[in-house]
Amino acid sequence: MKIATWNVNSLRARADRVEGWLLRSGVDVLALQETKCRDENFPWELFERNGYEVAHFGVSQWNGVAIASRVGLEDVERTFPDQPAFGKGGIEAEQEARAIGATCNGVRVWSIYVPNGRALDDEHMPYKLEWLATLNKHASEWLAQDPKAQIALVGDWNIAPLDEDVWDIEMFRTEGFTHVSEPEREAFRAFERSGFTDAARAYTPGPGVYTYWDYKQLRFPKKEGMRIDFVLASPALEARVVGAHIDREERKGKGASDHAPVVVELADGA
DNA sequence: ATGACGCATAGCATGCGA
Repeated sequence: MKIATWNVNSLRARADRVEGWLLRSGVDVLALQETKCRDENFPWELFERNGYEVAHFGVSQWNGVAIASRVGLEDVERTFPDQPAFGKGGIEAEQEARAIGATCNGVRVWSIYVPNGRALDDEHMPYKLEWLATLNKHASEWLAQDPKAQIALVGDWNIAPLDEDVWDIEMFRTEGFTHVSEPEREAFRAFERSGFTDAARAYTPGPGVYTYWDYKQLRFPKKEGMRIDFVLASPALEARVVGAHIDREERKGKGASDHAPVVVELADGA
């Protein structure tokens, strides 16, 4: 069984590429982020005509997450419990479409799009950290209730956990960029302390291994990227991991997303 | 070559991304 995660940066703009990759890659479960559409505009038939069930959560042109599966799609949940909402300057907080969960062949999959902190001193940064802390609280509770639970927290985490996960850590530090700050990295490590493992890391060792390259400034051809998309696996799921890769071919050419898909292969099991 | 940002909107400028 293969599980993949991919921030597509608009599903409608990339429908042909996503369909082609879905067929070529042979993944059983595909978690998507940044569909950038509401349910009314979602290309349901793209998945259905290829044998995938699909669940989507999208409320505007921003964010949007989905899970497609050809091995079952049950108990769909939109937003995790107590998911923080972003409210600004007295405006009522809005619940954003950043998390959808479903059970696929015994694996509880969460497709997540972690908020962008924007800047270290921006009010989106505490929102990002609170969002992560709340998800981790629940994830650790799910494992406490069932230590054998097969849980995959997959998506665009908007954090580069290690120095080698960005092309120039000195520049990031000097400029005070987000994604590499200590509070963000600490929020990521908290998931590891809860028992979750970056399932792809061992099969895709760095340095210089990335999942995202900015459209600007020739970042892709210059191999200047960031590793920010992850499959975090619970212990029982991690025990089934037999391979992983980042499909950087999909970043090439006209009409590519700025993120590449991350694929994790699981042994039959349990 | 992979090549100098791209996507959304009831749009023609602006917000967002990381």
